[in-house]
Amino acid sequence: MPADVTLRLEAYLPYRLSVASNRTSRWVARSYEARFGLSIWQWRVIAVLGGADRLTAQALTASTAMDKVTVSRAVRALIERGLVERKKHQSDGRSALLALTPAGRSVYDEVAPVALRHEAALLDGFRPDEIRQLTDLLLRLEKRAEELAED
Amino acid sequence: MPADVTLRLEAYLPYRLSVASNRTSRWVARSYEARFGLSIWQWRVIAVLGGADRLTAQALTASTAMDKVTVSRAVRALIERGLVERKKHQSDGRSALLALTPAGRSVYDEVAPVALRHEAALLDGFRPDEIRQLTDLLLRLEKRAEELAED
DNA sequence: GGAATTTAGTTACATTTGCAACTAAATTGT
DNA sequence: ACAATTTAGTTGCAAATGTAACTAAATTCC
Repeated sequence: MPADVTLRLEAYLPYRLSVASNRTSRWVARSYEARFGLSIWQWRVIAVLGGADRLTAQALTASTAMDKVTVSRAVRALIERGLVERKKHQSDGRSALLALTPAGRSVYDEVAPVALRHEAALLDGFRPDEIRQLTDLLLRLEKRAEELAED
Repeated sequence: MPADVTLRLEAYLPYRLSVASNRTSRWVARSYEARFGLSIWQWRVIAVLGGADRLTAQALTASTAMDKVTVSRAVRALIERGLVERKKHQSDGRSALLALTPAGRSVYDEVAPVALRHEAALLDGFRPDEIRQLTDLLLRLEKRAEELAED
């Protein structure tokens, strides 16, 4: 077997991705948990709701890449904490519109800058073009994995 | 708040990483599970043992980036399936040396090419320099996250 | 208009995970 | 040499997760 087609875990892309993702999320997650008592999923919901007035859970699953059960649980917890409110959807009785409460909004206003500082800290030492490149490559990879999964 | 320091989840790096990693591992994991009955962790252990004669569990945790509990469980399952064997370590009574059995070796010989084909399929459409760049950026990011986590 | 199907969201259950506590052996320090 | 600490690995238990089954509303299609 030629050397360059040998399997070496440390150079195996899905492995590298997984390690990179786990390390960064673990670090970031600890901080949200410690400072705000938010899980990663709760935080994602807040992040998306913070940038949009009112959304259905369906729209949330689409823009957070979480599945509907995960969204449902995160939303329930946030409602219990008074950070999110649910309003009946007038034209579709199955779904409801979700929005941040004033309390939720103020958590968002606090969390968002922290999140951005985290990102900046992670990317300290990366050039802007490298960051663009990384994001671009990741998006292409996601798209590719999505396509492949459809078989 | 200026537009370019606004939090947008879809451009948030830890999020992108998480989505990219989850999609690729999910795809890859399904295949290992379906074709070989191996979890991702079992597969990692096999991959590393396939490239090294005999290792301690400790060495496995280091080179798989899994924690020791995860390694312990994966190894146990592999031993139960007869793919890995444990030999007493002569000089250190706490640990044992792990190695693939002949059956384990033949699973490795089957799985490794499949893994490489998966990777190639994912990276179809990427130029070699892009792949190098991606790996490099991921490694730097991992290192950075590791440093940051140490506080 | 009404049965059949699809879609939104929740609940229930089994599996996985992650952390802490534990056992046992090795190492360190005196 | 022997108590105290560290290291290797396992086990137990609580919490997180994923899958499938479910309820209820909307849509499709005769």
